[in-house]
Parts: sequence; structure tokens; C-alpha cells
Amino acid sequence: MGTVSKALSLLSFFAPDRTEIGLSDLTRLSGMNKATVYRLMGELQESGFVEQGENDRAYRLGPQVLHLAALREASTPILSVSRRILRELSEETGETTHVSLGHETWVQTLSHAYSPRHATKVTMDDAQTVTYHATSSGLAILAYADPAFVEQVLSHPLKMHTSKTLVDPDEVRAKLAQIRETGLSDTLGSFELEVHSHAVPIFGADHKALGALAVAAPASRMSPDQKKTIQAALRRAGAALTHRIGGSPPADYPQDTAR
Amino acid sequence: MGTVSKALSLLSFFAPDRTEIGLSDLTRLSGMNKATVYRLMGELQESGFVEQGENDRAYRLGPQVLHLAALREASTPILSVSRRILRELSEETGETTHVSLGHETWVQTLSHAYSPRHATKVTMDDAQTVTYHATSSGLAILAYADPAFVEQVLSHPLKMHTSKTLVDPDEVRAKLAQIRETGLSDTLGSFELEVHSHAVPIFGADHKALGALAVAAPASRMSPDQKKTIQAALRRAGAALTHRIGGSPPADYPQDTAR
DNA sequence: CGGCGCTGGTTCATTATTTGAACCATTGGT
DNA sequence: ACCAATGGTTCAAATAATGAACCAGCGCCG
Repeated sequence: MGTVSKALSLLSFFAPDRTEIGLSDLTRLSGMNKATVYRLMGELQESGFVEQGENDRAYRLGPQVLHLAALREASTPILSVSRRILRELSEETGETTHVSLGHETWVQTLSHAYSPRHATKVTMDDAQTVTYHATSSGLAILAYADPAFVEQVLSHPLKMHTSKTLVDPDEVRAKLAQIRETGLSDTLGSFELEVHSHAVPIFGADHKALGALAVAAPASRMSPDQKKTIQAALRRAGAALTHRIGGSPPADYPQDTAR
Repeated sequence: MGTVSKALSLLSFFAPDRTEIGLSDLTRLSGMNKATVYRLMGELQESGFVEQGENDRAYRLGPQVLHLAALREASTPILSVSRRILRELSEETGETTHVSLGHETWVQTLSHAYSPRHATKVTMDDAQTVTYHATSSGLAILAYADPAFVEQVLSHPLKMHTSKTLVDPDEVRAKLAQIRETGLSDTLGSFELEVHSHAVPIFGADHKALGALAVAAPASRMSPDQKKTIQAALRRAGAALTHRIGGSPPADYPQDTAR
């Protein structure tokens, strides 16, 4: 692992519930030498990727990340485009919706929207990191990802989040085949019990899935009618989002009109 | 300069008008050795900071920057909060508005909003990089920044963007003193001729300016009445934004109600 | 008080990584 | 068939990263 990767890996210890990290904490979390962490963080700070608090000297993410994100949005406006689509999708389905991006080894939630229709709803954070095999979004991405990438993900041990999580690679592969038949992914309680989640992949210009759009609902509310509504709305919203970011589905992707 | 800083500096060559950069271009832009650039970009790619196009193999910013930005927003929600404030400010003033963040050596535009009221308006890009001394936003930030930081910025030669740009450090210092009297910054044609821009600083929890909120209008439309409207609206919006991100102005910052 | 345990920060000889000139393989244009 | 680009690779030499030990400061507790 090169020095740059080490420095960047330090950034991955920031999470929604840990937005500030002190030097000692960071050395413990990373397992690196304190001097190393200190110097690396110093460089990250010079470049504006992190900044240090005045009083406790804890590190937090810096303004440079916003700059880069704004830049990325200028070329591939997935965030700004998805915001409106999420809002509409939440209104239409009456449930919580979110977009996620596929990463090397995990899936990250980017943005979400709630519906005011029901008092009980699935709540979430932005910038959450979840696994591929246990979420409908992750499975939707895998179903339309590079086969080599799928095998790489499945080669690691699969964490059992709940009693319903698929942890056998073969079961996951079967699930992916099933998803490819309909173009829709759904999981019932495999990441959190009592949550029934549907997802569709979002495609980039290279016809590969780069992320997913999902609807998460309490399992108790999932009637056959509700399920049909969600699936239809998701198909439309997914196609719209893929189109708006300049992507296109692969030739074998099931059409909206199908089934 | 350490290896990490070098790698991160490569990211700074991405700009709104250059969202994809090939290996050779990047080598030329950075002045580094091609092998070095290749390896550094490889590491950045592994961490998801950049990704490579399938066909031309050009690099573009990757999804990881969105993840980090979402994380930063979770702790200091300047972007999401400013969006609404910008929209309201644009409606109220009828002009183009934007937020910028102060950086080590430059100021970056983060987000903007237009007003539909007039056909002619100042247009802008998000993620633009501008100078401190030539923009109302930059001057507003400097006026409430660390004195040592101000001197550091003024120690570099000041670029003359237009015939009206302040390039004498003493003139800039005088301007900063003037800004501190009112809490408001304004420039007429110092970055682009014919643009009259007003700005107020945005404060962090440490009572120091971390960014600025600005209204940019065509100079031809700037009547005394319009100026008064803009200044009043800016004061209110700035105070609201500072408050919403958990910041607070220094004790000597002129009150909204004053003058 | 005075020592303990923590924090962030620093040093410097040892070690491992980065560096860059030259190289190869492809591609597209003339 | 050539030339000039492109992205990608190699390996000895040079340079940068490393980590154990070390300060200094703070809050706590008996």
C-alpha cells in the first residue's frame, strides 16, 4: 500500500457518527504509527481535505471535499438530479427513498427523501456505508456489474446482518440471476429486520451499474398493491435518473413496459 | 512537498471546463514525471477519488468525493442550508447570488442561484476558483480572517483581472478596514468589468470567516435603492446562514440593525 | 501538592518507497 | 509506411517515509 493510499484511507474513518477524530483516536483506528498519522494528516490539512478544531485540535473533513464534489457534480450531476427524483418518488410511493453509489468494497448512501404520508417510516442517514450482499441497492448494482467484480465482492466473508441475510455466495449468485430477469431487486429484512426494500440499478455511459435507487418501507405495510405501485414507480424513476446523468442501460435490461 | 500533497495537487487540475484529463495532459499540467503521475493517479483511483473512462482512459473525479462531501455536510451543512438561502436571496434581490468558501490561496464558489426577474444577469459556474483580492466575497472573508493569513495572501503578487482590480497590498488593507466598519463588502468591476458585487462573511464556530455570501448584479442596474435592498437582504441572509451552520460572528461584527 | 495517564507534537537513524530516463505497444493521422 | 501522439512499464539511484522514544501540557484524583 502506497503512502497516498494510506493517507486517503485515514479519511475513511470519518462517518456520520464520527465527524471529528483526534490524533490518538486516529492512530488507534488506523493501527498506524502516531508520527505517520500526524504527518499524513498534516498533508491532508495543507490540501484542505481536513481541518483542525481550534480548541481540541480534532480533525474534521475540510472544504476541499465540497469543492471536488461540486466539480464532479458539474460533469455527472447525479446528486442534484437525484434530489428531485427522490422527492417525487417518495411522494408517489409514500415511503422513504434513497440513492446509493457502488464502491470498491461497499455501497454508500448519498441522499435520501422521506414521505410525510405515514408516521412510521424507515429513517436513514446520508453517507451511510452498507454492504453489497445485504441490501437491495447493493444487489441491484451487483446484478449489473462486471462478473469479475461480483466474484471479488463474494470472495470476502459475507457478514450476517440479520437472520435473513444471504451469506452463502451461491445463494447471492442465484439472487442476482433472479434480479436480472426482472431488472428489479428486493430484500425483506436482510439488512434490517422489518424493512422491505426495493431497488433498481442506475447505469452510467458504459452500460454498467454505478449506483442504485431504492424504496425502503416497513414490512408490515407491504401489500401486493403497494408492491406494484413501488415497482412501477421505481422503474420509471430509475430510467429517468439513468437518462438524466447521461447513462444508458445495457441491451438486455428489461424494459419499463415489460411485465 | 510530500508524496501525498503531490497526489492531491493533481486533483486541483480538474475544473468546470476540464472535467476529464488524460495521463499525458496531466503530466504536462503538473510538470511531474509521467510514471509518477501514473502511479499517483493509480492510487487515487484505488481509493475512488478518480475513475477512468473506458474508451479514452481519461481520468475524472470519482464517487468517493461525493461520499466525503455528504459526510462533511452531515457535520457542517453549509451546502444544503445555503441552497434555500440563496434561492430566497435571489428572489428578494432579483439578482444572481452565490456562496464561496475561503481556501489557502484562493476562494471557491460552491453554489449559486439565479433570479428570473431580469433577462440580463450575471452568470456563473459552481466550483469556480477566484482570487481573494479581486472579489467582494474574497475581501469579505479576508476582512474577518486571521491577520497572519491576510498578510500571507497579500505577500503574493496580486493579479490584475481588470483595470479596476486592487493590486496594491496597502489599498487592499485599507479596503478591508473599510469593510470591517460596515460588515459589508462591495466591489465594482474589480473581477469582471460591469459587475457590481456585494458580499457578507459567513462565520464558523470559531468566530472567523470561513466563507461568504454574495449578490452579483450588472453595474448598470445598481441604483441607490437597489443597493439598499441588496445590502439589507444580504445582512439578513448572512446572519441566517452563519447561525444555521452553528457559527457565530465575532463580538465586533456590526449588527443587522445598525445603520 | 505530586504523580499518573492521557493528550498533541517532535526527533533522527534506519528502512523502504518514490523517482525519472528510457523503453514498449497502440492508435490515428498524413 | 511513417510520424507523433497516446497510455503504460522498467529498474538502479535518490529521496522520502517510518517508528521507537522523547517532550510538554492538561485534567484528574488521592
